[in-house]
Amino acid sequence: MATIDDVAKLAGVSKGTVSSVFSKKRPISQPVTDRVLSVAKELGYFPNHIARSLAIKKTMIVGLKMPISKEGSTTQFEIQMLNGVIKECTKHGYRILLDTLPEHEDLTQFSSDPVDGVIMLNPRKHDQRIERFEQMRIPLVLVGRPDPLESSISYVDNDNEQLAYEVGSYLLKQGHRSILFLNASANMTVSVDRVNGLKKAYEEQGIPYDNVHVMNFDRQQHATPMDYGYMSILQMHEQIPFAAVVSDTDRVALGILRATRELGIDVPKDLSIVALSNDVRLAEEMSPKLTSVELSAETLGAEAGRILIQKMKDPSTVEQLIVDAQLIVRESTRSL
Amino acid sequence: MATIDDVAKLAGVSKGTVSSVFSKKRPISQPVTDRVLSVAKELGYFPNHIARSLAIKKTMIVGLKMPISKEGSTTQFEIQMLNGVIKECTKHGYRILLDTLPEHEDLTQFSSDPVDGVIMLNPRKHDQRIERFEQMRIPLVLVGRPDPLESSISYVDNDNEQLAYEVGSYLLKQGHRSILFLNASANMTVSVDRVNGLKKAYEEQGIPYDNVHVMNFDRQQHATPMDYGYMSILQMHEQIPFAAVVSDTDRVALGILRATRELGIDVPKDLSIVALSNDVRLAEEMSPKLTSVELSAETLGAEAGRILIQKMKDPSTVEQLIVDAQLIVRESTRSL
DNA sequence: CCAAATCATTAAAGCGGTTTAATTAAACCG
DNA sequence: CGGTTTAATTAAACCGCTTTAATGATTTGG
Repeated sequence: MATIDDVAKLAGVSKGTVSSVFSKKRPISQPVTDRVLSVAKELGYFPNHIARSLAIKKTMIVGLKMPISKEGSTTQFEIQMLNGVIKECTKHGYRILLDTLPEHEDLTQFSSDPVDGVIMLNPRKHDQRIERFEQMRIPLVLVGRPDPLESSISYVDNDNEQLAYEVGSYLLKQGHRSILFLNASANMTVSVDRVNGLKKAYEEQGIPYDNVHVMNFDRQQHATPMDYGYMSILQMHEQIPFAAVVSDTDRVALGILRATRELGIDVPKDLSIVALSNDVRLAEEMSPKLTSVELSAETLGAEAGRILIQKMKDPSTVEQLIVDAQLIVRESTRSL
Repeated sequence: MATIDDVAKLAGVSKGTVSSVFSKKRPISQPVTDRVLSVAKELGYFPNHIARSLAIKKTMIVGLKMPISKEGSTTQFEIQMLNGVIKECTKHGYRILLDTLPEHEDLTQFSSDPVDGVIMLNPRKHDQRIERFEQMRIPLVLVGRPDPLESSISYVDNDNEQLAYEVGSYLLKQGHRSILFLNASANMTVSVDRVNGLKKAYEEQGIPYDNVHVMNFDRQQHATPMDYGYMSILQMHEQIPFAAVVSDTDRVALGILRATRELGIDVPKDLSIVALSNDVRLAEEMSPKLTSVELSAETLGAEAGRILIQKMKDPSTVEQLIVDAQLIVRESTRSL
């Protein structure tokens, strides 16, 4: 690759001049500009992004820390989130550096990243990385609440407790008492939040919580989310009574529906299903159309991007945003 | 941020020594190593990735050029592909720089990228960028055939013509003559390839091709792929006779199924459906389970990653790989 | 017509690392 | 003990760009 020196030499100017021609930060006379440009084209010269970044301390790249388990692939939630981040960042000229390693393998614990800011998914409890970014003065926005909650850290999140509370209240109002809850993995904070929300709904209506059976997704047992839904129904429908099931995602609901068809269970006559959805379109395409809570993963991503971009402009920015979810009643639930 | 100079000064050594302590490329005595490390921790020093990249001419980052239309979001194909790329690259310590701008807005036409190699989706005819990367000596692997075909360019691709040919042959053997083909967008080369393959199947079996009706996805008309499937069936089932439909993707098939349910058409008794799938799991979860051709988008991505990594080691590497697809007969087709 | 102001250009000093060649210190050996 | 290796460390050059301060050249205006 030709460098700025080559161009400068051949064009008979200083490299400062060549730099100015490309960056247009300083006026250069027309004849000189033309000469430089033609020499550059001749040599196939392109400014080196890395050298430039080093000099101006800016890369126009946003880091996205989105751990993906070795075997598993990205979830629908992550995809939607990513989409939101991409759209928002691209709009402002930023690109995304994907970082899918789990925290403990994170290479960046040994070196800083070539990014102007970072969006980090699902921070863990007392996440070491958060203070590291703080220390390095790299603008950071979390997707998911930091734990412990810290008023100086920007984040976006759903209110998972509230969301489960709404679902619970809705089902209880419809007369459902025995609920099967196919929750997310046990080790996720979102799972805990949801259970709390559901409990709250029961307490508020003065109904004993005993009849709620909570299961957790477990990669060991269930190959896919759909499997999770399918197997759970097959397994539980003989063991315990339930007239409603709350599903982790819409893919899980797909499996639930398969099981009901095989068992001759009619939805929603015999069984009501509510999904905590992250793919509205899929929910609308099932039959019956799925009553679901839209998690707005894309909005979450876009808002994280927006806040980060603002923070990169003004590092003092702090914003903590709860994106609220909405229960959309479709065809898979009915009142008892 | 503390720099290597700060550490060197405070530890009373040269920066070359500090560099060696971190890179371990040269032995440094234990006492010195300890002193440097403790000073580094004290100052919160992390080697600067950009400066390092500039010096060693290596970033351990792979660029992924994956244009996404402004309104539309990533397709399932792209997601799967991305997944494959991520897995393969992560395995070898590379990270992904996502670049979703359409070709004509590509920023990199004005500056080189901080990447060691590039994977580029869906190259256009006579794609300017290909020679630019060549010129810059940046290893490049395409996903999708270059046009014109060039023996020096590495790429991975499906054989879309072959694939459509197989689907056509299969349907014809099952006795199907009138086929509705819900193809991809008209402007995609894959659409053309598929039609050619289908035609070939007809010709080979000496059956007139007149009874094949080809439609194309069009963002203007169809909000979602599912809409495309749904609307097309509603619209065409009165106008022309067909006992089989070939669907662009499994999401389109979802829409087709919705239409058949509404119209009281039984699948596969009254109508056979074959999908060109990029999400096997979805295909298996529908009812009836979808007969489909697995496009192996993830394999495509992983192979592209593998070839690129090899090419970054040995720039003389050239590999052109056709990932073959497989027709999996499930429940949505039957013999007439 | 000369001093002042304006404009285009340049030389050199960064940006924060790596690496080569030279230097010093320590170890070895007959 | 002097000479030779070997090991550890350093000074300085370099990676390719930006930017500041200085320098000439040109224009302006009183």
